[in-house]
Amino acid sequence: MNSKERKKIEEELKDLLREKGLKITQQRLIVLRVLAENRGKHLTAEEIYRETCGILPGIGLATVYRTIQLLTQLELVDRINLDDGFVRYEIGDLEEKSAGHHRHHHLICINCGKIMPFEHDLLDNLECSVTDTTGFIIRDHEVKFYGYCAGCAKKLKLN
Amino acid sequence: MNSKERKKIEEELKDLLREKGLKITQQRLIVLRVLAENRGKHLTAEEIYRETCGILPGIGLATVYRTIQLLTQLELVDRINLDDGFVRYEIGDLEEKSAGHHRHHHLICINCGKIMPFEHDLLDNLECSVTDTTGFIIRDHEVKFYGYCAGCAKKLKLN
DNA sequence: TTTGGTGCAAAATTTTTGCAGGCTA
DNA sequence: TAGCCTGCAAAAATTTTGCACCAAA
Repeated sequence: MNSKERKKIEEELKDLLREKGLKITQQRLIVLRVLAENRGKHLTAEEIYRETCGILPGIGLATVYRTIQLLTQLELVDRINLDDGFVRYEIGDLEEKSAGHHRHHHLICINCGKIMPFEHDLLDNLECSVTDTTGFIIRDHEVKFYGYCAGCAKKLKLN
Repeated sequence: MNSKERKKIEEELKDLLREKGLKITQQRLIVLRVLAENRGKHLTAEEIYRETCGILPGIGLATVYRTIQLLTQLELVDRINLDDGFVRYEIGDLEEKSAGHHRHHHLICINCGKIMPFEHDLLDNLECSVTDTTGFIIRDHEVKFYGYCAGCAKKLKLN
């Protein structure tokens, strides 16, 4: 994420905080910045904490937890669970959001652990079809595919 | 799940245990039975423990955890994470498995909390398309749709 | 009899909460 | 200044592990 995008999401956070009568604090800006600088890395709470410590030594782990929770509620950050025992967090995409899409999806390599995002139009069809057959109105989704990434598939001669 | 199906999955477990030189114990059969009797209920470890206590008082929580882990490894049980802070477990479907499908998907109502399973062919198309474009070879998947079930949608006049 | 399994309790992990003091608006 | 926010430490909650005893094969 470049500095212009970072600035934009920072303004977004400030606006949201003001709107709700909450305070703009160093800690909140720093946690957001760490997530912005690590887009696509899927950090755990502990990892976010370690990063923020480098910027603001003395910040408390509890504050990090509280801030992550807040950012998730404000829909600036997505919570991801890769079933490896850790809850992970990733900054949302403003473009994606304004285009009406919700969170993107993940390909998780069960050999090397690499996590790749992907977007797909076919999912829209799937959603329509689900609503048609069940009457269920979809607001958000989470899709995870577990398997072998192209590199590992080649190495393991799976194709 | 009827008694014939329960018997079948119990035999499946016994075969798998023998195959691996593991022992067939009361505890293992009981945990499997509890999961079989609560198909579609998505029980937490604690809930499974409470149920097993009714059948075999004195069973240890640690044993329940160890057994769930074993059953998951044997692919008789699926682990589900609904992001509500609990890891849940559900018995797998032998038919589904032998038909080459992997675990099914969940519609989660964000109003009443109801969880509905669904199967869909469109997902196969999606998988093929993902593999074609990225080279990622899919072995398993997990799909969750969050939204409003038909009942809640009606009540809330969302449609 | 041998080996793996169980129950218990303690430990390890991750996350939340209470509270006194500090900072934002 | 008023009230929200923070850091710290303790507590909670969930899951794992060590160990002595027990049970299946």
